[in-house]
Amino acid sequence: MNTAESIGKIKRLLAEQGYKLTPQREVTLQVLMDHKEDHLSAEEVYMLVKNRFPYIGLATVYRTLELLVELKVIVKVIFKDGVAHYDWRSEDNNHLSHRLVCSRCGHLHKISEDWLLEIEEKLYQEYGFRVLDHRLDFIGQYLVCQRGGHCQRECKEVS
Amino acid sequence: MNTAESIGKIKRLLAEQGYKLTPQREVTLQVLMDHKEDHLSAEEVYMLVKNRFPYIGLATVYRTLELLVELKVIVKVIFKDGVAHYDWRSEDNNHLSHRLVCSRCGHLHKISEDWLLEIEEKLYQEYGFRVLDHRLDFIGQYLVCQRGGHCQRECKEVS
DNA sequence: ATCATTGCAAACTATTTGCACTCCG
DNA sequence: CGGAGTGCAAATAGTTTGCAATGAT
Repeated sequence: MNTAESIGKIKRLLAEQGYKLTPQREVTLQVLMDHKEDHLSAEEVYMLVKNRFPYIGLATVYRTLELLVELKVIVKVIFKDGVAHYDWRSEDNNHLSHRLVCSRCGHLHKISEDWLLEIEEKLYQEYGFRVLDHRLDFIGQYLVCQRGGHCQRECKEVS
Repeated sequence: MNTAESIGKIKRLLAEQGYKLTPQREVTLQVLMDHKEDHLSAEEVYMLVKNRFPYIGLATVYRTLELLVELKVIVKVIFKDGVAHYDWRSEDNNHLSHRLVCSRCGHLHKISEDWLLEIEEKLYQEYGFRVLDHRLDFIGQYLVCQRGGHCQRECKEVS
C-alpha cells in the first residue's frame, strides 16, 4: 500500500471516531510512515515533523501520537530508560501470534498484538541479534478457572 | 533460603564489589524480600521502608535499588506508564529460559534473564490470566552472521 | 456558531544529581 | 584522616494539561 492510500485509510479511521486529519496530523503520519522500520521517540518525531512543518508544537505531536496509538496505527513501546518510542504497526503481521494456554482447561487464546518490540530492540542493541520471527506461549490459568467450577465456559468467554 | 541467610549472602556480594551493607540498604532489602511476589515501584518501596526506618531519603532508595539491579538481586521492569517497578530475582528460575535461534547457522543461545514480567503483569490485569510458565524463542540472525563468512565461530563467541 | 484542534507556557512526575555532612575503619 | 554513604533540595527530562486563539464546516 502506498502513502496516499494509507493516509486516506487513516483519514477514514479518524473520521469514524469524529477526528479530523489536520495538516499537523498528516505530516506526523508521513514522518512515521517514512520510518516504519525505526522506533522513533516523541522528540525524534517532533524534530522530523518540524523540518516539514516548522510551526508545530511538541504537545501536538504527543497528542497525535497518543491518538494514533488509540487507533492502533502505531504502537507505543517504553524502552529501558523510560522513554517512549513509537513503531508503525504492520497490518499483515508475519510474526506468529502470542498464545495463552490454560493449564486447567486447555483453552487456547491467541493474541495478535506484538508485545516483543521492546525486547527485540534490546536483543539488537545488546546482542547484535536481528529478530525475524518469534514464538511466545504463556502457560497458566485464568482466574475464573482457578476459582473452579464452570471452567470451559468461562474460559471461552474470555477469548 | 531464609531471610538471614539471604541477607548474609547479599552482604558478601556487596563486599566483593567494595560496597557496604548499611542499615538503609538492609531495610530496603528486607522490604523487597517480604514482597518477592510483587512488583513494587520505587515510591512504594520508599513508603514501606519508611515504616521501618523513617529517616531515609527517597534518593537513597533509588540508589539502593540501582545497586541491587547491578548486583542482579532484583530486576527493573518499566511498566506501560513509564514507571519503574522492581522484582525480586529468584535464583532457581523455574521458567524456561528465552532462546535466540540463529536462522543462518542454527546456533542456539539461552538467556536466563526473565524479560516477560511486564507482559505477565499485563496479562494478569487485562486478561485475568495468571502465568505459571512461558516459552519464548526468537528466530533471527546475528549481525556477524548476516555479514557472512565465519558464521559458526562468530556465533559461538556471542553466547 | 460550534466544536475540535492548536501552540504556548506552566505544571507534573519520576528520577537523578550536587553538596555538605556523617560515620566507620 | 579518607572515602563510602546519606539526606536534602534543586535540577532534569519526558510528558501532560490549562487556556486562549484558531479554523473548518
